[in-house]
Amino acid sequence: MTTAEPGAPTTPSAGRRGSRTPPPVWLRAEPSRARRKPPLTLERIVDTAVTMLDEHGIEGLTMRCLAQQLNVTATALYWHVRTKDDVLDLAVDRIFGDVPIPDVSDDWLEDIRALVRGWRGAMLGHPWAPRLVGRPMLGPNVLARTEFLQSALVRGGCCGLQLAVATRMLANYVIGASLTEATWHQTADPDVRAAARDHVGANANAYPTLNASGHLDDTQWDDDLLFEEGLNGILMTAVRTGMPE
Amino acid sequence: MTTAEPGAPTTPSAGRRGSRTPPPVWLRAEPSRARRKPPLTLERIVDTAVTMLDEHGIEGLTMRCLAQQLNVTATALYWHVRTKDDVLDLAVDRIFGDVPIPDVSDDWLEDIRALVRGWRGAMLGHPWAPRLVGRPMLGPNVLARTEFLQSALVRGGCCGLQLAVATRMLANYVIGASLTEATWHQTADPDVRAAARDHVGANANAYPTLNASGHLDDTQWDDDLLFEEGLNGILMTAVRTGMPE
DNA sequence: CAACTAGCTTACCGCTGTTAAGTTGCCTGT
DNA sequence: ACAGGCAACTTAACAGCGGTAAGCTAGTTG
Repeated sequence: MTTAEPGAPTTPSAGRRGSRTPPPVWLRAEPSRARRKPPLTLERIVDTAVTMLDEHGIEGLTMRCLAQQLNVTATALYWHVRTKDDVLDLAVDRIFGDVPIPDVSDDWLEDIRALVRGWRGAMLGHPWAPRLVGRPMLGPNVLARTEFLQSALVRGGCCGLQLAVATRMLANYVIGASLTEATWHQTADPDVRAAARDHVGANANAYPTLNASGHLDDTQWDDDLLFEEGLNGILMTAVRTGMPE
Repeated sequence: MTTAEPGAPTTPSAGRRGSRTPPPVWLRAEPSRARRKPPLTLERIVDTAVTMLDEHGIEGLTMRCLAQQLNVTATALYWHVRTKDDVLDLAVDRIFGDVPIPDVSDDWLEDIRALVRGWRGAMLGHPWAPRLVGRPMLGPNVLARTEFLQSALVRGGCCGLQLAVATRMLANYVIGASLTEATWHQTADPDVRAAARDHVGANANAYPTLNASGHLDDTQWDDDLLFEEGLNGILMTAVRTGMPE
């Protein structure tokens, strides 16, 4: 799959004009320019990068593999992109575009819940993404979601310090949750998980509470439930301090 | 600084025994074995790694530089460590050892505050650390802090679902806060920050709330204050749902 | 004194991100 | 109609990376 694709001519100069069996003109979609393979664009690069990140993880993405997937040499990418980090930044913002921005409703709390759920869902759907949050997230999709979140808080009556606090609480909570959950899920090897549980179990005297609560036990509580409960707690804080209504 | 160190002989066989000005025997600490350069140990490797990470950031740490700092070839490290990731994991757990575990007091809320403050402080003191949270954190130092945190919650009356929720809320919050703050601080270039503000300011119609609230304005609110307020909010949730006392 | 081995070194591998210098083909001005 | 220019890509190459295999060496042990 990733090896040489026979359909792509490695010597593009051959067979261009002197092609045998010239197809009737009306069968070619466009006569002069656009019948060639789809041109390399930033969008296509980022799309392919996201796909490859989904399939092979964060260290499975190299500029050469990415280029090969696009039937292009690696250096061609650098015409559209300055560094690999640019690709990663664009990929992160791209998947944020999949986070649905709810329609503004009367229930600002539910609006926030919907957005934050989608946020977490996008991150868990692309488990490589949370690890890339450690770079400035200033893409338009990220900013648009943050804008919606904060505007919903304003609708709820938050302002000033309370608004800043609530915004950060929500963002930090969803980022932390996505990161930890994705990390744990990415540890796909059940042996590693079992070893972790066993290690804590073996040192039960050092970690009595963790043991009793089953902190590393996946089957104990549902992640979605825990996230939702925590989200409710944060939102109640926002309600109380923001607008006592 | 990173280039050849003149004091370190590159040919260790020369000048070992045939040293001029032989020091009096009683000045050498130990006669036979340990007078050699301190042996390479896991502890020394991790210590040096943390120092280099602090100085040169996460991509400034390479196995070769790390080895050179220890007056050793790169491959020597692989006798003590399996991969570079091992070094990073150990480095993260190492700095968690600097997070002070408070003495158990009557005020479990204040105990949690103290631990979480120290947690965040350690992360911000080593801004490379939050980005490495995206690996399973199962080191003894990390587990010990988590144990203390959860045991404090139990002392506060949390149990069952509430305990799991509160634990995750706290962990997620401090992880998210550390990550975002470290990210922003690491964007040391004030031009980049200014550009970010300007970009949001220029698209004021797209991001009206972010603009009005000064979400990207560092001078607007103190990070410590925002963190503390958010922490109080989370703890109040824990108090309400855990033990209504 | 010979054998063994922990602990390090030398040599090397394939791969990485990235730059510099061509090359090709379409578009435009005249 | 044709020269020139430029966008978009290729070929070639570089230094450096993490990691492996094999060789050496000094200290310990039988």
